[in-house]
Order: sequence, then structure tokens, then C-alpha cells
Amino acid sequence: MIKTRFAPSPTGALHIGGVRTALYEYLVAKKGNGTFSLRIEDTDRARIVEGSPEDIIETLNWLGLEVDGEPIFQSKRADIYKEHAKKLVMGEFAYEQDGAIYFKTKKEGKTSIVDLVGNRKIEFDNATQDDFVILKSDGFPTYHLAHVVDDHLMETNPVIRGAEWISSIPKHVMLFEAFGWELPQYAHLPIILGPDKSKLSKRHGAKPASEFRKDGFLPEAILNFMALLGWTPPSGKEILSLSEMISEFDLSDVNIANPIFDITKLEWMNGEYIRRMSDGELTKRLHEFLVDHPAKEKIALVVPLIKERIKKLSDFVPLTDFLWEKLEYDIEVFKKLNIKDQNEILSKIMEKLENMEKPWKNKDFEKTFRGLADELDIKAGDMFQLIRVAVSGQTVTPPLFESIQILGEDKALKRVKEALEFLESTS
RNA sequence: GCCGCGUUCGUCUAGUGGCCUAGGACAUCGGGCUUUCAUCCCGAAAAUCACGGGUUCGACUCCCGUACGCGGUACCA
Repeated sequence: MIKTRFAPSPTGALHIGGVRTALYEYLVAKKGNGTFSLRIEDTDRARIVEGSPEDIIETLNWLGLEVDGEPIFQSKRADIYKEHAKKLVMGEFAYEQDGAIYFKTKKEGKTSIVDLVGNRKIEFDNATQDDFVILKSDGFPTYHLAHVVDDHLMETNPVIRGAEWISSIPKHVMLFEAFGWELPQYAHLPIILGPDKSKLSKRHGAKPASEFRKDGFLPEAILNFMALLGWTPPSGKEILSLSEMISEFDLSDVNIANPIFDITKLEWMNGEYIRRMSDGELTKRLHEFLVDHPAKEKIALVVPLIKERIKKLSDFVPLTDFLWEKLEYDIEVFKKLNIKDQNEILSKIMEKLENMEKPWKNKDFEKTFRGLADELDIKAGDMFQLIRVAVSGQTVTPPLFESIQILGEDKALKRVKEALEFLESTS
């Protein structure tokens, strides 16, 4: 039976690097038809940050990494660790000093394990291993004792954790031996680096996973991206669902070098997920994301127009807010256009618009203004671009005619009029 | 300092001795499509496989050394 666990310390929000660790643990568990649980390592009372277990659980849920069973809090298991530390003292594997209990390390020989990541041997000379604290004077265990006791009791196998633990391997192996317990298999995941190649950590501005959520990233894209940071599935697929990841995942395929977190590819992948989503699904996600949107009922109409134009859910707002927000025209935007005599042309445009039979049809719209462009000897593209700016105040928008339809004919007309007034007032 | 781990295009990577004059993806640049922007399609540029020695008929792939990077060196995890 495969049992894995995600074991963060509650020193803050769930960090993006932690997402990958949790994901790999989840994949290994599910692939082996096993369980994936959560253990909160809150034995250092000084570093505990209020609300962080809640954030971790909430974010895991959002990502879809469902946890089996109730979360375990180490702080509630103090007696268990104490008891085990005492056993070690009785067996003369440990001793008390200054109110703490130290483990007596073996100084001869070597200690090694075969790491599941890359299937490589990692070896240490025992002579380099000093005695270490297993139970602090405040009665709480250190990581080393807590890890060994809990993962043995929880029957965790394999133990998957960050590479920062590699140096502690001899401590853990010796502890398992002293207890007479079977050693689990270990997998140490390479540490994710920031663009400056330093460890991607909280202090280096690495964002919590919840921040990516706020930025409009999709959970499935985050999962997919994090999975590929250091792992390539045998099939070579780039876009794969959680269940595809489960069937393809294997720790021995995980790269051993430290990868650099590059948000550009995450953004591409997020856009990829948005484009592959059905309109209905995207609408639903936008509704959830844009809680206070002023025109929620119109989102569904706009979705087909912007689906290929946004990479993140948050991109929806700047691209479409002209449809329901009041406009502020900017003379600089008009100056960018390739058309002179904008006032004159705009009033001609308005005239045509007023005379166009309602409801406006795309065909007529196009024919009318291509004709007008010919008449005035300007390029059709420039003509439409002027209309675009008049109606939206922007040079970049969803398709013009469709946008006008959503805006409504009256409102579109009003916008053109306002644009004209604006131009007259500035000249 | 000491201990451990690593090093293929800017980034994520493929590659397990001959298929590699090193493949893919993102990003970049150019072109096509297009009423803008995107999407989509086509193409280009981009890695002397960190460096130096071996081993071998043959090395990106195996061994050793050096450099560099990362991690650890706490009664933090």
C-alpha cells in the first residue's frame, strides 16, 4: 500500500514550490491506489503563523489535490514523541543534556540510501555526523524525531520531500535503525529556483499559491505547469490532465537538477487551458473570479469574443470594461491613428450609422464603411480602427462589430457622438 | 571552511556509448491569415552538451579532476 503525505510547516501561506511537492506526493499515491494525507508540522511554536493551516488546506482544495483523512497536527502529538525519545534514552541511543534529548550518532562506517529521484545513491561518512537534538527542552520534538516517528506510525512510503533534507538523511536512517523500524524509501525533490537562480522562497518574493489564484491563473494550469517543472512524461505530452499525470508519473523520471521557475510559460499554458475550455465553463470560471463584476449577466455573451485573447482570467477586465464602464477618451490614442481630419470623418460615420437599418447587420456594417473608406480615399482598416477607438476608447478590443452589438446600437451611437465632442473640445 | 547534490539553446527539457552535423515546448524574430489585438499556420535564430583529462574503434552519454551553482552545517522546518 502506497501512502504519501504532504507535510508543510505552518509558517505562512502555501508556497508555490510546496504545490509541486504536494502534487508529486498526490500523483504517487493515486498511481499506487494509495492515500495522500496532510500533516502540519507545527512543532516550532515561535514560527507558527496564524491562519496558515487554513490557507494550506483551502489552496490544496482549490487545486483539486484532495486529501485523504483528517489533517494531523504534530503539536497534538507531543506525548508520542516524548515517549519515543525516552525509549531511545533507555536503549542508550540517546541522552539528556541541558533539558534536551540528544541522539548519539554512530561514528564509524557510512550511511547511504538510494534516492527514488533519479535512482541514485547518496552516501555519507558517519564520521561527519554529530550528535543532534531530537527532543527540545520545551518538550517538542525536532523535525528529525517527528519525521521518523510519524512517518513510521503513518506507514508513509515513499517519503517525498524537498532536497534540503538530503543532508539529514544519516540522522533519519540512524533513528530508524535505533527504533528497529524498517526504513522507508526516500525521494528528494530538487529545489525550485527563482529567475535569479536563488532559492525560490518567501523571502525572495516567491508568491504564495493563493496569489496566483488572485492573478487569474487556473488550478489545472498551475498543476500542469508545476508537474512539468522537472518532469517530462514518457508520452512527451505538454498539456495533460491530473488523471493523465497520475498514469504517466514516475519519480525515477524526475530531473535531478534544480529548475528555474519561469512564469512566462505558465502564462502560455494558462491561455492554452482557457482556449481549450468550453464557453460555458469559461463563463462559469469568470463568474467565480469576478465576484463584483458590474454586468455579470453579459459575461456569457462576451466570452466567445475574448476566449482567444486572454491568458489569465484577470485579463478579461481591461479588454472588456469599455462595454459597461464609462469611457475616458485620451487624445493620444486618437493621435496614433493613421487618419487625418478625424472630426470630419467621424461625423460622416455617425451619419451613416444613424441611417443604417436596425438591427444592424455585420454585412451592411462592413459594406457601408468599406464604401465610405473608398469614397474618402482612406484604407478600410484605418476606417474601422477609428470607429473602434470612438466606440471603445481603445485600439485593442474584441471584434468591432460584435462588441458594438453587445454595447447596443444606441449606446454605440452615443459613444461616437461623445468621441466627436471630445475631439472638437481638444482641437 | 567542511559535508552533500547538481551542470544540454534565455527558460522547461529529450537524450541511459554509435539513430545527435543534439530533438521538442515556451519566449524572441520574420512571414501568412486578419477591420485592431489575439488565435491559427509557416519559417528563422538560439546549446563548441560547464571546462580539462582519461576509458573506448566511438562519449552529451562511463570514470577522475577543476570551476561554477544549489542545499546543509540550529533546542527551524
